[in-house]
Order: sequence, then structure tokens, then C-alpha cells
Amino acid sequence: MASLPSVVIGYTIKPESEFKRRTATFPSIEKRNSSSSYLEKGFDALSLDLREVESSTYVPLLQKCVEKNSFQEAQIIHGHIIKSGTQEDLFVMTSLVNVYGKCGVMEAARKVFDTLSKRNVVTWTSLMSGYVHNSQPEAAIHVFLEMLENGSYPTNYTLGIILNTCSLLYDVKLGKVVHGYVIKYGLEGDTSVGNALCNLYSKCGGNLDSAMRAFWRIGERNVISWTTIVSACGDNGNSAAGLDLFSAMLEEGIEPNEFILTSVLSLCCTIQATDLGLQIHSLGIKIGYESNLPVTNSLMYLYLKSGWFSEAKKLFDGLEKVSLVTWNAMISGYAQMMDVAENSLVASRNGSEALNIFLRLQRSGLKPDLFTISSVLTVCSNLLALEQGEQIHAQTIKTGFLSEVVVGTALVNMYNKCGSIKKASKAFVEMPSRTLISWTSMITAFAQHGLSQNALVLFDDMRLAGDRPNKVTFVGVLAACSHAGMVDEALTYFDMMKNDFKINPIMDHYGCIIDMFVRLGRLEEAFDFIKKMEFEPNEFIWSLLVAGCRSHGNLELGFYAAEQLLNLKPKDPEIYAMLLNMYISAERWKDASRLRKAMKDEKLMKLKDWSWISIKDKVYSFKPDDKSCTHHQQVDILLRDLLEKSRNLEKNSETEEMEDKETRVHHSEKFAVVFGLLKIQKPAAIRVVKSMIMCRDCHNFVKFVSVLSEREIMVRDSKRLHRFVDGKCSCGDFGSLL
DNA sequence: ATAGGGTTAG
Repeated sequence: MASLPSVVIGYTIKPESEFKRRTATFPSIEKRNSSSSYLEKGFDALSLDLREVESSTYVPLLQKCVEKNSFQEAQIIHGHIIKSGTQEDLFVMTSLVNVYGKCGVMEAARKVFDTLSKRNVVTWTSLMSGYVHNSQPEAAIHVFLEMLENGSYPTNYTLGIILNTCSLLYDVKLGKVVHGYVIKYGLEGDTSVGNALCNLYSKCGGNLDSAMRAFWRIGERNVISWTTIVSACGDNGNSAAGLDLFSAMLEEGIEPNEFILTSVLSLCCTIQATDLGLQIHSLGIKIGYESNLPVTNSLMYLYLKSGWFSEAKKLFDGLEKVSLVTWNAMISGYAQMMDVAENSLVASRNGSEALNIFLRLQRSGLKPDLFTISSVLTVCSNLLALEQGEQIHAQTIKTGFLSEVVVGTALVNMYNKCGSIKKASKAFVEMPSRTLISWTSMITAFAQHGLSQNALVLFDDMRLAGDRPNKVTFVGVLAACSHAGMVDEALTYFDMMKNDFKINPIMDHYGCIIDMFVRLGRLEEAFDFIKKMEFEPNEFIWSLLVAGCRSHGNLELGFYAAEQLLNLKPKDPEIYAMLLNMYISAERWKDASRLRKAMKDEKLMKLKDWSWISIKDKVYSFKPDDKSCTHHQQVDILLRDLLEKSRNLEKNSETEEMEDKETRVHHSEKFAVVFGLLKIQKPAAIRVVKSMIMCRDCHNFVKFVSVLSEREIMVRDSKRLHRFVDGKCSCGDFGSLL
């Protein structure tokens, strides 16, 4: 490879006078028309009668094989060609090289090529194209050099392929050398060269402007040019520009095909331009792509991302054939729905459904790819289904997607969310390469587990590795400082983010700082910081302050913050319950009973309390005071026993509440945790997901159980993850609690 | 006869 540029330069450098920006004249290439009745009937090479085929039919027949991607049929036609003595026909043999390459069998393509007694530039170009098509850019370059040595001159098509080879190699430098050659020969306006240049600059230059320049220099932009620039916009984070270009294309009267429709729909998906997507859907129907699979897949992604689940399901049900992308769309769609589900029961159903679809996909005989795996791992993290996640991990070791960054990052997240920081960091260390997102995931994981020092060291490593942190990375870094109470460091990083990296703080950054002050009991400073924010504090910010004020006994500020919460979410039963508990612990009985009456009148007493626990491949869900579960009696006995023991232990420190503990309704997580104790063998941890925030009583209870049972217990509630070990919770008792 | 496409992680 090292010698390559000089060879290319050696080839291109000629006396100045020879260039003069002439339009290249290429050796004229004979054109030939052919037609055949076989093609109209739709053909099947297996039933071809050799005697009926004329040599002029071979080329279109082989063309059909390319469309059908049928290596087998191409081989049969190859047999016919040999028997009929047509193997000296350059057109036919070039087609054959092309077909074999397109079917992914480069050995066959090369073999045919090597037997040829004469070749022209199209034959060489076809072979190169085959190597590019099969991700063997080095081989393509090699063929190019061979071609030059053989005295053939490249055409615009050859140069296009060479430029695509440069894209595959991420070799912009070599690409620019070729670009120079293109300019000298005045070929920038050529469609295939221009398309390839546009592709080169967007794919590996990361330079949308250069891509745009190349695009607008094309004399006759075809639908491929437009597709290239439209997806370039998407790749470079300017989806809106891509959508504008698409309408510009329509105005130029160029008819869209399935490729540009899918590209443009994917842009709609990234910026959630659902309305525009709808219009494109109807356009697609109008011009005959209603049952086109890739277009339908893209529409499904769009609708699922927009939460239009029934539309997506309609499309899915209407499909006669599905592809892996279809399954992936459905799985990632269900995974996304988990995040926005109204309660955790719905979320768990979505998760189970996603895993179900994963099973159906595998039964259908298709092989999952890296996108499938990363989606399924995300589902496992949301379900806290460590066992399932580990199984997928094991499966991935076999299928070989483990080296993919996307999969590695999904593994880090899965292990982290399931509470296993050791396995998360093992997965991280084993990744062959890392992206900004991988680093960020691991930094955040360390921060969440209270391993602040590790998080900050990793942040330095990341910068040493040359990756630039973004706003999410800083959320992790600030969370690490907050957890460790490192006030000076936190403020330094906060300034570094703003000044050195020019990142404007988002709500989450303020959240970390405020959380830090709150944990330290520096409530006034927390409040000052809230007042300094350039936007209105959200629910998360106020609930941090409420939690801190309760723990540190600043009632006045606490009630103020709770009021702000109620302003933001006026009818939220969770906030009312929290306020009620605050009145009770402040012994403001009058306020408490007034509030309780208001809650009854407004029907705000009903909390959406669900918990669930995932064991093996099943998800078990629980309601408050649940008597419906399968092992109700055993759960009930053990729960009573544990409650009894915990009461004895804390008898003295207990503050009397209005409700009688004997008759009170128990929240769902108690049942889920006890069920876990019964069903999950030691020493495995117990992982429970809960739909609302934990209350103090349950928090204390689980702390106690973690001591008594000597088990690690995790409860992920609607606000944060609580990890109980030896009677201590990772939230440091500063998590917002009811 | 040679050129192009869709999903993705915090």
C-alpha cells in the first residue's frame, strides 16, 4: 500500500501541456443491444434449454442473476456459455465477472477473469467493482495497478470505483490524489465520479461541505447522486438539510426510487419528522412502493420511534415477507416503548414481547446481527434481566459480533444497569476499539456505582485516547464528583465543559451539582445554584431539593420545593403522597389531614405501584399487598417474619406515624423482594424494578433484609437505582423517597 | 457490461 500513491502519481504526472483541463476522451467502447423473450417471462436458469439460447441473450440473463443475487443460476448459465463456445465473447465474459462479484464469490470472478485472453477497461473495472462490493479494497487497488501496468486507461467508472475504494479504506489522502487527477481531466462534472467524490468526503472526510461542493459540481445529477448527498446529510448530523435536498430533487422532476425513499425516511426518523414521513409514505404508495420491503422497514422504524405503534403493527402484519431489518425494527421498537411506558408493568410487557420477537426471529432461521443483539441487550438492561443478558453475551461469543463497538457498548450498559460493575468493566476492557459513547457509558457506570476515582481516571484516559467528551460524558463526570462530594473538582469540570469544550450546560449537569450540595447538607448553595440556572428547573431538580431538605431537616425550603413540584405536576399522586409524608414527619397534623381530604376529593390517593422481577426467562409482576402471585402463601409467611424481625430491631428509633403498621398496605417491592429471596439461589443478587419512587418504609425494610439475608438487593425505582449491600444503600439515603 | 440504499449505543 505504501507504494501506491506514487504509482498513481507516476501514472498521472505528464507534461503540463497534456492536461489543460480537457474533457477526457476514453477509448470508445462498443455498445450492443440485445433482447429476449426469456426475460419477459421471468426466468429460471434451472429450466433453461441450452438450444434455445443465443449468445446475445447471455448478458441480460446474467444481469437477471445479479438482480436475483443467484450465484447458482449464474453458474448454470456459465455452463451453457462454455458448451455453446461463447467464452471468447468479451461482453458475455465481463458480465460473468460482474455477476460472480455481485453474488459475493470473488474466487469465481477472479478465476473467470484470469482465463480471459483479452480484457478491456470494463472487464478490469468489473473485477475492481467486485472487490469493492465484497469489502476487499486492497485487492481492488491491486487490480487497478495491474490494469495500469497492462496499459489500459481508466474511465470515469474506474475512477468512481477507485474513489469508493478510498472511502472503504478511510484514505482521504489517496482520495484527494485521485480527486486531483479528476480535476486535471475535467471530470468533476461526471456523474459517477461526482457521486463517488461526494461519498468519499461524507463517509470518511466527515466533511459535509466538501461533499456538497462535489455534489453541486455534477453536471447531471441522477437519483444516485441525490441519494448519496441525502444520506451524507444524515451521516453528518444535518438531517434537515437532507430533507430540503429531497424536495429539491422532486422539484427537478427526478423520480424517487426505493433507495432514496429509505434514506430520506431514515432522516425523518432521526429528527422525528413524523408528519413529513407520512407524506413520504403516501408519495411511496402513489409511485408504487407500497409493498416494498426496505421502504416499509424504514417506515416501521419511523412510526415506532414516534410512538405510533398501531401503524407500525399494521405495516408489519401487511408484510408477506419480512427481513432481519423488519425484526430488528420491531425489537428496537418494543425496547424504546419500555422507556416511555406509562408504568413499569407495561414496560415489562413490552420487554417480554421484545424477547419473544427475538425468539421468533431465531426460529425463523434468520441470524441475528449486531443491531439485533444490541437491541436485545438493551431490553435485558431495562428488565434487569442479568441471566438473559448473560445468555445473549454467550451467544454473541459464538456469532462473533462481540468485536462490534455497538455490541460491546450495549454489554457495558447491560452489566452496569444489572448492577455488575465488574462485568461491565470487563466487557469494556475487552472491547477492541472504543467510541465516545463507549467511554461515556463506562464513565457513567463507575459514577453510578460510586467509583468516582475510576470514573475520573477513565475520563483522562479518554482524552489521552483522543476522543472528545460531549455533554453526556460530562453528566457522568459531574455525577462522579457529586457522589464523592468533590465540590471543587465538580465546579472545575463544570467550567472546563463550558469554557474549554464550549458545551452549554443542560439540566442534568445542574442536577449533579445540586445533588452534590444537597448530599453535603449545603442546601442554601444548592438553592443558589438553582436560581442561577438559565432555564426553569424541572421536576428532577425540585425533587432533589425536596429529598435533601427532608434528610437535613430544612422544612421551610423543603415545603417550598414541594410546592414547586406541584406547580409542575399539579395532579401527580406521587408528589401528593410525598408532601403528605412530609407533613406527617413534621407533625403538622392539621395540614396532613387537610391534604389527605383534598387527595380523597381529587381522587389522588391511587398510586401506580407495580414491581416486577425477572427470573430466568420469565417476568413476575406484583401489585401492592399482592395476594395473587403464585407462591402467595410462602411469600406471605416470609414477609410477616421479616417484618416482625425488622420491627423488633428498630423499635426504639421509630417515629410514630398516623397509620398503624399492622394493618397498612404494603408496597409492591416488598413482595417482589421476598419472592426473589424464595426463588433466586444465593449468592445471586435480587433485582427488582418499581414503577414509582420507593418510600422510606420500604427503603428501610430492604436495607434490613439485605443484612439479614446476606444478599445484594437492587431496586430500580422511577427516580434512581438503589443498591442495597450490608444494610447500606448506594443512594446514601439521599435518594428521593416517598 | 462498470456506480447506490435502510437499523445503532449514553
